[in-house]
Amino acid sequence: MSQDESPSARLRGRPPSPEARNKALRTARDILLNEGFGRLTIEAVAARSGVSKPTIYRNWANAVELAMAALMADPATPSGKAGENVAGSLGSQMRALVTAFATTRGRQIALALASSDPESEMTKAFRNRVILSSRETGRRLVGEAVARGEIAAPADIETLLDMIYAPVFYRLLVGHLPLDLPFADSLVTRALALLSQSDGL
Amino acid sequence: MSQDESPSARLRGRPPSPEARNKALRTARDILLNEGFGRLTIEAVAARSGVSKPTIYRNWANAVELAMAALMADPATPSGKAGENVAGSLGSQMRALVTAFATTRGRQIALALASSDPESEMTKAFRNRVILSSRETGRRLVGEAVARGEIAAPADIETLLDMIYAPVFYRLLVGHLPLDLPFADSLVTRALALLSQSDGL
Amino acid sequence: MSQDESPSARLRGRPPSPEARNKALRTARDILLNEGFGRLTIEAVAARSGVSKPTIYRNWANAVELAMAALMADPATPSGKAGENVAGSLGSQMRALVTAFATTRGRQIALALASSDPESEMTKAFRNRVILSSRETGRRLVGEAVARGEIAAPADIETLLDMIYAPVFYRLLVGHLPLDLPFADSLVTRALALLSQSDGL
Amino acid sequence: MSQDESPSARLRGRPPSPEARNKALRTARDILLNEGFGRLTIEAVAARSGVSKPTIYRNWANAVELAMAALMADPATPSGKAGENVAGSLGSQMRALVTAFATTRGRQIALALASSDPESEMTKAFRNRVILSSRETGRRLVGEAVARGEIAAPADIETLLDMIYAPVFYRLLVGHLPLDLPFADSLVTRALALLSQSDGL
DNA sequence: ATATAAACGAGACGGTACGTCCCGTCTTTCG
DNA sequence: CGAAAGACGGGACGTACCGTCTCGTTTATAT
Repeated sequence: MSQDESPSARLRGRPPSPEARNKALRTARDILLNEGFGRLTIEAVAARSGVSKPTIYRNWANAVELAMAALMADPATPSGKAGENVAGSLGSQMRALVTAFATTRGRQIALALASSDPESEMTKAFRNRVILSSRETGRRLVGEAVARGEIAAPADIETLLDMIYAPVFYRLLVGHLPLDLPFADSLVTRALALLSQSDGL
Repeated sequence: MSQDESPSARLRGRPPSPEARNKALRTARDILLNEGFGRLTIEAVAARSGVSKPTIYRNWANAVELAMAALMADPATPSGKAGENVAGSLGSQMRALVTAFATTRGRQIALALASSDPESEMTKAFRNRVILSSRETGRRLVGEAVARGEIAAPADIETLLDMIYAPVFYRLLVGHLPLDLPFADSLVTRALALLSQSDGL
Repeated sequence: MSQDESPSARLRGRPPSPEARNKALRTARDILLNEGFGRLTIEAVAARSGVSKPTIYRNWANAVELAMAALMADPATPSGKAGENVAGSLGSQMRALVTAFATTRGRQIALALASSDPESEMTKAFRNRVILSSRETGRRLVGEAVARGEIAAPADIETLLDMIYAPVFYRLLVGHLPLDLPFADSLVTRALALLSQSDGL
Repeated sequence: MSQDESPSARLRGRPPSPEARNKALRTARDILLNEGFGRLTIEAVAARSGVSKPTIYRNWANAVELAMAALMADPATPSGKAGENVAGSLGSQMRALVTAFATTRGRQIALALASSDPESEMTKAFRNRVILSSRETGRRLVGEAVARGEIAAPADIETLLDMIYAPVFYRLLVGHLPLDLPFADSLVTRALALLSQSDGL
């Protein structure tokens, strides 16, 4: 039933070339970081990478999806190491997160998300892998702390996670105040206050 | 300097017509709400409004600024009435805010902000009037509560305000979870917990 | 030269399939007659016929040659039956010719010729088999009449043949006047006048 | 009523620039004569002329129409001077015509006609001004000879004109025999034979 | 009244990029 | 080992908007 799907999926014809894909992605990434989201055009990627426009369109539906793919391929999202307690692990994650976002790349990520078709599969993958991954890490860290008996299980974990991770995104995009390490620390302090308080509720 | 500047600055020639301005703004608003941010082009606004392209460019530098102007002209941002206590006033503001943002217009606002040149004067005005106005209202509500002796003055008010208002924007833009009234209530509950706790710290 | 060439000529490997050739030709013919010369692309023929592009390219150098091959394979050029006198045989040939050309296919023939590389072997074959075949038939009919003593041998037979057959092609391509049976008759009348006059000259 | 149409046809807006039109036409003509019809692309004309693609498309619907316009603008079609008798005037016209067509430009004209949409206004203008103009001149020359009493009025003038002018076009396009001065002379001889014979009929 | 001048609509301009089509070639697997 | 399948680089297509620039017209203040 299920095991004959993958192995015998013998593809006829010339297989897609990973080389072309990768050249396009690398070029897109370079443009994104050096010139910004508004300059990332299919035309430019084709011209600089040597990959033809039709081939690019065979792989991604438009420039936004290519941008998201390039940002996803970029190994730069902090994954959050397990620490001995919530304060430590959350703190180090948040500091890494703020550092990662307070760059050109951070703003490009936000722009890509904002410009994307919210229903597209690529957008959903991007959201999960890039925007929400640190939020999920946060959920894991809290879960571990609960398991260790360090804190009680919070009642409305989703709202809590939003309150912790949304401000990073907010400062990045709105730009009313700096996205720096003092802010990260202040955020973690407040997050811990919420967590220690959210017992039975 | 000289006396003919401000008072008698009687301009020669035909004065700018507020009619043209308003027609363009109304058309922009309609396109924004019915077809989305991506379809708001100067060309389309000129064609539908009967206002010529040069006239539009005389008033706004580009399509994004026109969009922001149209969204600012729209009388839909909740201003937050003064209540008898923080819980009540914050609650009613947040419910109004969530209601206002959970619409097509909300998403267009986010898109406009994300696509804008962050240094432009129009962008700054838009930020202050549309994105940050509820945050400022929140600052006022907290200040009043402190004045009433209801709560202690929080140490890191900026981080607190971000934690309260960023999640609305975050859910709107990221779309991972619904932006609804239960969320508004949950958010207010947690905000109050933070406020009641943020004494001297 | 060596004995293994012609007689045993056992070709190694899979032999070229006449099926593929014929499917491509039939599909090309259909496109030519139903959608016109401009829509006859290798891509389209490959897609509809099930014959792959490389196979088509193995048989014909480009779309124009495929078109000419398809038009040549079409059994529709009138061959001109021998009559008892020039008037009769020429008349019936010209009526058949006009009828054959006054169709979609006639126009496609002219387009194919005009678009072709005039030096290509395929073009030369096409010219001889499709465009000039009736002219050659005309030459034979005149020769037979001379042999019968019906008319004298004309001095400048080539110019004469052009004057008789060129107008059909001319009306087809230029389209200034209809290509119909009255025209065929008028043409034959004038041709006979020329022939009866072209004695010693 | 009628006299206020043309003069007061006050055009609003920026007037089309004849400069742009002419630059495009000149460039198209150059490509046509030096590189052939197949290399005349809008892209190439835009690149070489400095006129933008949209402007080219505002003036001509596609490359074929641009080609026809360029060929029409070219002052190279022989107009046929009035001679003292039909033999002379027809002879000099035909010699000029053959000379004019036996060039690169001649073949480009034929190609342009063959590739064009036969219903387009541009195609009709092209036909009348370029392909049929010598035929119309021939009609005039014959008419003048009749008026002078030199020959009788032929019965089927349309067929006659086709027989005289079609062979030039035919040899040009089919290429089976050379398009040279001996051919021109031979053609005129036969034409005169037809004309002198076509009395009452 | 009559200049004078600014803002207006209309619309063409040079540009950039779009997304698509088709070309002719190349690479892989199947019969 | 030829045929089918199908991805590839390349080039041109025709379109959409951009932001700028004449034009001729309209509407106001300043003479």
